[in-house]
Amino acid sequence: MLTADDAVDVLKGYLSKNGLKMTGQRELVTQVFFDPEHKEDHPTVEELYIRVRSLDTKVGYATVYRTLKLLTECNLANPTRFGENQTRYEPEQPGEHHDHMVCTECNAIIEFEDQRIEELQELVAEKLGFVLTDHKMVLFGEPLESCASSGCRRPD
Amino acid sequence: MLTADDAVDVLKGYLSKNGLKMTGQRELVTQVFFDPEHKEDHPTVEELYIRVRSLDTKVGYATVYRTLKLLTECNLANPTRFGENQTRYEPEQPGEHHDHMVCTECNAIIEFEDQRIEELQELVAEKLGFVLTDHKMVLFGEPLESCASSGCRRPD
DNA sequence: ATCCATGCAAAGGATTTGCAAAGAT
DNA sequence: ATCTTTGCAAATCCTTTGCATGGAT
Repeated sequence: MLTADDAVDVLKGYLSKNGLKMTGQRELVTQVFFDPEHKEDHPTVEELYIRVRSLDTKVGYATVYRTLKLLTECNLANPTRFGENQTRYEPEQPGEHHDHMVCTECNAIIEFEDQRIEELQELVAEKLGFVLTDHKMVLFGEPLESCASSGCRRPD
Repeated sequence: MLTADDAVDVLKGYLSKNGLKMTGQRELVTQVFFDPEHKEDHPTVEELYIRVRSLDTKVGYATVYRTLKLLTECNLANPTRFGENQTRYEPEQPGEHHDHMVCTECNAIIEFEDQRIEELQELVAEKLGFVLTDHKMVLFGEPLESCASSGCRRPD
């Protein structure tokens, strides 16, 4: 399991390798993004900005955007659209991959992994003449029981 | 196979059922959207607007947006994001479903269908306590042969 | 000392909306 | 006649960028 500190280290490596600099803001954004308390969140830039702001009121919106772009470049963040008009980001665990199920009743985002689907995706890509480099899969569904009683958590 | 005229009929039904009105613009947009010559396209609003404009210079941008929203409501259009900052729409065939493979070299969008994946998606949803109502799956991959020689068609 | 990063505000691009005029039932 | 739709422009939302200042190596 990648801790927030590990993530900061990975970012540091990426930055120095590219002649860029580690800064207090970049570290703070990374720490907040990887905070285990929000592990299952899929925050928007705004949500992350608010969390960062509560720790340092001077950080600008653009810095959060720019840092998230950096984190994406070094595979620490994964941007995804869940049918809304804004990008959500989730912390990446190296070597792990999961897809998402969105509850049509309460918009909760539930993570899952299915190795059989992943394998089939590679096969399909190959049959089409490609080497699979990435994929996005989002399932939408109605909960069998009402959300109140089920595991759905309203993310916003 | 749903023809453009069939689509117009479906739209008419939807409109009258909802106290809305068929208009020349709505019919034109629908015809252009379902034009068999562009069957495999996944046009953006702008691309569609340009095609519509070439037939009737007086149609407004907003009308194309609004018509596409109506078509989506009656399941004649399916909006999807392919990692760009704009929505692409594809004509829907009732009872048919396909997913997409995007070429990372030339951005060609290739359609495919895989029944095994569809089945697994339903199983996964069920196991999570949902009835699958929709899904989006986009694969990204590098072409085994360079695009020039392979089946990739540059869509834009 | 030299570059890079920051914060702000302005710009950008996609999409939506308000409104007066035109159109459909 | 009534209510909807249209086209235009303005507004909105998310995201990116330019620039002067502050910060990291």
